[in-house]
Amino acid sequence: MEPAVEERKSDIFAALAHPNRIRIVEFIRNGVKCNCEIAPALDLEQSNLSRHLKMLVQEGILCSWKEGLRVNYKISDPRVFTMLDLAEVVARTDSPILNEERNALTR
Amino acid sequence: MEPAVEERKSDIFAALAHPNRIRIVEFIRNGVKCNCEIAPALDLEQSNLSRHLKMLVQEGILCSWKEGLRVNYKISDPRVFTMLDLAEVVARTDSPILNEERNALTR
DNA sequence: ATACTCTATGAGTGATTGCTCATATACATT
DNA sequence: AATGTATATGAGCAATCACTCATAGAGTAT
Repeated sequence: MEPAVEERKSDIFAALAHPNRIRIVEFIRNGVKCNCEIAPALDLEQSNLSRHLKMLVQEGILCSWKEGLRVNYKISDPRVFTMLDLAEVVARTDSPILNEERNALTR
Repeated sequence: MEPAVEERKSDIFAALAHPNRIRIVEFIRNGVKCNCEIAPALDLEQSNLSRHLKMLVQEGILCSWKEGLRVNYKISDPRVFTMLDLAEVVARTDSPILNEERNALTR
């Protein structure tokens, strides 16, 4: 595997490595949303949201298109949801305590 | 969903949001490895690797146990591999150009 | 053209990250 | 006890990140 692949992969993870970007993606989960709907719903400052959205688009998590003044966003690949769901499961099941128990079993 | 959940999820992604940590996890994919095996294989400085491993353990991606002088590591949840594989697919399929094509279709 | 609305971006800030060197700690061997 | 080996951590540094304020740009409506 050439070095560039790990970077592309880590960039995908980096795009999702912020609670507000997780919230944004979850909010768009059920349909197309525009910037001006997301900001009040998630209580995010306009320019801040704009930059988060830009990052998500650049990494291919979201895709966007203009519609008059608005910019609409939708998820570009539903497999992102699988990643989110897996992260939740992994986050739930793994804790230092469980970790030690697991180690005790495999030692 | 309480706010803490998004943070736990984004922390999982943050743990994988670095090319060297991707390489570490991929390297351990096929079995238990210790610090002193990983460092030369991936050409990582000892203290740097130690910190990366610590982060991966803290987030529950890896679990670790001592064996004499060595510290062994293994993947604590195989679903992490699914996340890695999905990230690769998403990284492959999504590009600004494809993005525009997709937008054109859904507009 | 003017005013209005929505989004993007430059500039500045404080916080965090990734790295390295040096040193400390933990365990093993003699 | 003294030496050697593997890992962890403190300190310091440059780079990046997340955020905010102010402003620019793009489109709409009058």
